[in-house]
Amino acid sequence: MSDFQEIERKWQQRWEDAEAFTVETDTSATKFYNLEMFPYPSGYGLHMGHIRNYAIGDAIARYKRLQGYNVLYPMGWDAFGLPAENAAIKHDIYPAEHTYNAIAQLKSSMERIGLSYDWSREIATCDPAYYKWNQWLFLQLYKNGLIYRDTATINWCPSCHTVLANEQVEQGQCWRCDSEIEMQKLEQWFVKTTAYADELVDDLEHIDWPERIKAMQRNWIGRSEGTVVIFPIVDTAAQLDVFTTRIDTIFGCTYVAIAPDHPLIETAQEQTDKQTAQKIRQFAETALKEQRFEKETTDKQGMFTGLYARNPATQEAIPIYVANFVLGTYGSGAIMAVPAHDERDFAFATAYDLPIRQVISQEGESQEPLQESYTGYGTLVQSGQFSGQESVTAIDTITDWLAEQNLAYHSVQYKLKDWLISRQRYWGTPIPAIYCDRCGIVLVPEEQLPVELPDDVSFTGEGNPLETSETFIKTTCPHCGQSAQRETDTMDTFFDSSWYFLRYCDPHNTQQPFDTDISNHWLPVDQYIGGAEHAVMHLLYARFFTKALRDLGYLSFSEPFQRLFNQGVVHKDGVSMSKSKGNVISQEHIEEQFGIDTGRLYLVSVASPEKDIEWDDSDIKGTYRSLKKLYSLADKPTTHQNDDKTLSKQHKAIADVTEYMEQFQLNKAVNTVLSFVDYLYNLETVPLPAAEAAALLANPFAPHASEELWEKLGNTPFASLQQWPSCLSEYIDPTYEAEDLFIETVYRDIREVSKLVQKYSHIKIIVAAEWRHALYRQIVSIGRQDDLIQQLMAHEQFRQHHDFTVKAAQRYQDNPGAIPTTLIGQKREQQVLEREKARIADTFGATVSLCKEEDAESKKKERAEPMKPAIVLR
RNA sequence: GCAGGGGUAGCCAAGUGGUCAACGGCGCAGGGUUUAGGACCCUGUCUCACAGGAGUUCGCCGGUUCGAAUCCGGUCCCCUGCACCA
Repeated sequence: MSDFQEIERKWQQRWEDAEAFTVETDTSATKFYNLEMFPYPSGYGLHMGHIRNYAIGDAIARYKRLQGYNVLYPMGWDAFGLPAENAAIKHDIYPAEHTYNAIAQLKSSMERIGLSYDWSREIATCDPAYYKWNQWLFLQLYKNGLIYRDTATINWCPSCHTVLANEQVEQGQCWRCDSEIEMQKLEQWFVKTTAYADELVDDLEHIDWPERIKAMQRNWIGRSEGTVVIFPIVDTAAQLDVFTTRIDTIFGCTYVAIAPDHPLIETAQEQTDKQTAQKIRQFAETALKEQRFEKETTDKQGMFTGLYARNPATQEAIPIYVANFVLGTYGSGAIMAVPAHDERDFAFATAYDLPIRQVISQEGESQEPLQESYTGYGTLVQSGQFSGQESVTAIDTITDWLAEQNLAYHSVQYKLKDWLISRQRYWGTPIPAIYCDRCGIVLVPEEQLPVELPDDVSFTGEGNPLETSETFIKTTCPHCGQSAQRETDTMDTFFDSSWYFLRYCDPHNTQQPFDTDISNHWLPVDQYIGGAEHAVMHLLYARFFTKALRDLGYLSFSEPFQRLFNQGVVHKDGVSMSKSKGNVISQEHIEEQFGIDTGRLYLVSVASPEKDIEWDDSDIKGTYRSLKKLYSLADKPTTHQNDDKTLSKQHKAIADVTEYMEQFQLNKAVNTVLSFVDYLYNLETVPLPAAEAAALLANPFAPHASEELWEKLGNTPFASLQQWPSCLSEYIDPTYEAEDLFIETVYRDIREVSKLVQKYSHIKIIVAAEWRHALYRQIVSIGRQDDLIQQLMAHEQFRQHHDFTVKAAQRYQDNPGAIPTTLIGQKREQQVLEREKARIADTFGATVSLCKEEDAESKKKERAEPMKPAIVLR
């Protein structure tokens, strides 16, 4: 055990004993809800990928806590799921036992990282006290029509022995085990996510999420606006509805195509001779299979149905084809084909010798015959009374024209399908339903909840284990009291995770899943952290739940996660770190070698948190050195007097770290802290206030070292519960009597300086030479130019040492509201200098003399020596 | 195809109009210290120059600007997600 490891254990124990991070709901405090996606307790130890994730979340929580926010930072377990059940089958251990063992292990690992969770709010979804409320919510959603039972063609995973939601099928394969999905027709439970399709798309505008995730959700929901056109079928009373986004091309529609499972195929078979009907049926069946089992038809094929439709715009009779690439699951399962203006239709028309009629032209006149399709917009040609119109506007005018004849209407289509939540497995929340021979499907009354998972089941690997439990299945109908059977399907575990963030706010409530007022106080989550793999699963379902619960009156907000962050993955040897790939660096290894703080620092500092990183054994040694310096600050001689340079370094570090934290640039924040530590480490004697500031600045990233240093410097624990160090104006004691305050920090903090000048007029403020031009720039930009500039210009040194650009000044003058972007250049050509000199003089009415710095002092030397005060304001 | 994100020195990686020859880390080189090995500390690390300094760089080509890694247009390449979506 390394020394560091010993120190770390000590502080972890002290935090726990003191319940340092327990938080109370306090509606008068400013809240911050910081949340990491709760993990599935797998039973494996943590590796660097996990630790990076937690280190990032903890850094944010600690930072906000130090800033005085009332921080809710809970942790719990997404404890239901297949692996536990598979372990039961394989190793003859009950899923509950397996899961609770894994939770104990994971929790202890987390504690050894020093994460500042409020463990009093811990939850596990496999706890009946939790899943009772899954069932309760199920009932509420059911009552309000948001859960229903339906027969549908669904995705079946033969390896997991269960159905899956669309979101859990990736390229035709199971998201967990990569088995090929089979299609089956079954009666199942669905959640009506489509009821909120519009809002789920629109509200993406209002949340601070990575563009990538938003794009994925938009794409998944797949909203598409267009027109449904009605094609009457020739010689029958039937009609064919077709959805299109390009109604402007309707005059060029020379055939229509329907999906292989379209109901019109039956009509077609009735209308024709036996042989043809047989052929059509065969074609449709083959095509349908192809659609279900293959990703994409390689070969676009079709067959004439014998039916004709009347193009409502041209009144022509056009053939109806059945085609293998038309999907029954989207739109109305039929397309209007415009070969001249759609690539696929063009190829199809060419292959089947169908007419190609140009109706849009870029030149404004017809160019037939076309060599290829043109899919853009342009001017309509050969389009009756609409010829000459721009196709973009024709989308509306043609829709209106057809709508007047009841042949079209505006329509919105979605790719999103309702969420199938039935699972034919044991280790999940039992769906609270009962099948009664007399009453049909009856839901379990609220007062009988929870429906608990039984123990008397056998895990054979065949079928749903719940079906083996006599005690579970046999029940009585709540309606008629006759014997009845329980539903043996359980809920998709994503149901559990769709509202867990609400439970944390009020985790021990036995009367309801959560208290409305308390949830409204804490939510939405201010910072949510997790992997991008949940983009269209958990993140979509949780948004749906929030909106649904809002409309049921339980919540008064619409989005659960205001800000979302996706951390990058940790790679080793080019692939992501994972147990199954055998390339993990374990938590234990890092703890023993360097202490966990080193690991945390390294993982947070090595790159921007959203980027993937490549683990490098030798990289971490650099971080280890830095951490040692931090620890060793406690052993250096200290002084109570802070010197000007250190003070200025300190303020700059505080300002920078704060800014970086706000921008979620944790890597830069860490690097700033470490270089400040490095600076202090190189001093003979360390000013106490500076060392204390360093201890606090390091707290979010290396909390153990922070506490240790803080205590050794003579303070009372805990550093973790102190006030974040403030910079400049707040920091300075109004009675501060030092002669000069040396300010380097003004670069980023000129606003602070102005405040300071106003507040403490007795303090002389000195600006370092290197920063003067930046100061000048910022002064101009905040509109305090008049007095400050005058003072600056009055100062001999200021005038002498700098060359000015004047564009900025001029722009500022032309447009006083604008922020000038410009100022000084050191290597200016002489004539430019002269021009600028004149401008400056003009603009500010000051005399400017420009000198090149001919003196021999090298740049290096200048940097090595403490900077000389250059300007005195007041 | 649609959508999102990238291309910076040997490697990783900061850097969104002037404090940029470009933070930091790794690697490499020299020195110190210690040493069984290692670990640690300092210095250097685009090119030329003893140095002051000079030259040439941020995928490629153009443009805007007094000034571009940074802004604009074009182009090449890479990654990620969705993909028969009418």
